[in-house]
Amino acid sequence: MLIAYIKPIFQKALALTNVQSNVPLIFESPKNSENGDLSTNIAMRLAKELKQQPRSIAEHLISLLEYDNELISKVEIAGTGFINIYFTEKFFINALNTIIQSGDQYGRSKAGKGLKVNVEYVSVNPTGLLHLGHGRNAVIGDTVANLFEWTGHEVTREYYFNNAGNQMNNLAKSIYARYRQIMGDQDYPFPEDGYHGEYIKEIAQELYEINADSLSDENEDNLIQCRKFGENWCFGKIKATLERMKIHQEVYYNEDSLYSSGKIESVINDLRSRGWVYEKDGALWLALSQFGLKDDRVIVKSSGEPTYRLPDIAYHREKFLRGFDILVDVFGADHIATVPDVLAAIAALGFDKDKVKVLIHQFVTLTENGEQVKMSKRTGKSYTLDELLDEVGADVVRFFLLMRGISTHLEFDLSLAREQSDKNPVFYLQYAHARISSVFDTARERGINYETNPDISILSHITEFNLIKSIIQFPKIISLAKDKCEPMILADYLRSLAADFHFFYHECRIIGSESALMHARLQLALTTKIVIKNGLTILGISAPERM
RNA sequence: GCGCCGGUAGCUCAGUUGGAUAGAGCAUCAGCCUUCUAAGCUGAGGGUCAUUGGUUCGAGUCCAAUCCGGCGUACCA
Repeated sequence: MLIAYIKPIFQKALALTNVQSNVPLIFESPKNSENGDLSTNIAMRLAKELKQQPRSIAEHLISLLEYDNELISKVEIAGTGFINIYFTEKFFINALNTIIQSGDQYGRSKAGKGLKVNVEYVSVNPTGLLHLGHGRNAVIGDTVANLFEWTGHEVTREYYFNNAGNQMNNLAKSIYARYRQIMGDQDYPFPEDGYHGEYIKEIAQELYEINADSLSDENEDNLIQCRKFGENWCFGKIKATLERMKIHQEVYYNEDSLYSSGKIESVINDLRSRGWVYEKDGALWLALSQFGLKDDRVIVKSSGEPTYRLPDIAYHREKFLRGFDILVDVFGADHIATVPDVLAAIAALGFDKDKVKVLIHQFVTLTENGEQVKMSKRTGKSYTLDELLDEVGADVVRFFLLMRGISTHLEFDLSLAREQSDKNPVFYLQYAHARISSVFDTARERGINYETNPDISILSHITEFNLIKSIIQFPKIISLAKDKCEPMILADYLRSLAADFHFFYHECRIIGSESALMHARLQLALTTKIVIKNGLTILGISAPERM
């Protein structure tokens, strides 16, 4: 909002100097508020090109600025050549008034112009339960999808899965072995690379309760029964867990359909006709080295089966053909190897690979009292997401998984997450929201008629203006978080906004102040409440009225 | 070996296309509730930004090398 006002003024002044330069005009908010509301280093950056002193360039530039004295109080040179801009209280009051007009839609924009975005996340095959790492993937994908929605994109949330192939047979064999063991066949061998989790026993138990001994013959049909039952069981659990995390995906894309609909074949033909594949040792190779990659890779094995790369390529091609303008993939760090291959292949097929945004998040470790938690009694593997949700709830899980940057290793502190107190950062945000609600409850109890459009120009306290300055950043923060696909930016902002509110609340009485001032402050509180609520909604976290 | 991610306060992490005195939470210590929710607020201490060199008006940020940690590196998915 500040930049939108000041930038054209500087551009106009720069034009008057007749300086032709590629140096970008950048404004930033100084860390120290004594250095103004905005600052630009343009004079320093021009100094080299113009071979003049930064300060004299700055001086000249400032003399050419034409601005409204009612909105900007001063523009001055500081340090070695920064130009610092100070806005007036009136400017901020005007800005707040504009925000009030947009009501609870504040923060939404149409910047995306309805571009179609596909966000693919979770994408776990139905062979097991979700654990903490999947949770991070899920929450990042969901929040990024929300960010695209709030910035005016048309978003499809998609889950890509494979219920065919070896891993599913493996699941079937694992279930079957447990089933036989339940039947009393204690020594029935468990497959060597089977799924060892306790949940397999649960599945087998349920299967047994339904079918009793009727599946005892070790034949193809009975294995298929096990597979089907296991798939449904796992998918049911996965979806239920996602539901608890408030995650709803509208498209479940089955990898198998790529084969049955001939899309695998068609991508091979496409690559072949463009000359990017060749045969060697009985296998089909993709000539990735022609795209600057180190090695060529096999896409169809000599056995005739495709490697995992091929369906991945076909799937991405398919997403483009379905008409998406932007593809977002959310992967864990262990999937990184396939990314360059797929992107290169997509480019080879004539699509713009810059439209694919691959978000790779690092791993999550769970700690308790400073020690790593590895084992869980239930699964024998790692804490499941469900167990975590049981313990601390969806709001805490989501926030903890979002409050760190995607590319950094995340330590999930279970002791802190369990803490229902001031130590827990989630409650700090939610408390600010509840506190505002409570002010309005009190107002209602005392029969105060809240004015819908009070005169807010009466506001003058420093904490009031700090809060306003924070509030007007909101759209910029959303847009930044969306551009970088980094939910942490929003989580961080909300924390500092909540802090600004708490400072204000501490310093300024709302109810009990003189009437005009009280109404202005109520309006300020209400606007803050909307921002916190909208911000938490994007993060998928509830904004309680009472705590 | 090669590739990707990371190394910033005791701990967990921010640090906006290179900017002014490197920040937050937790932990530690000292304060603030007869008044709208103390899940709050105020203050203090705490740093070789892994190491070394380079680029420039200016480096936590860019470049190079080295060290440490994580994850990859199949005709497995």
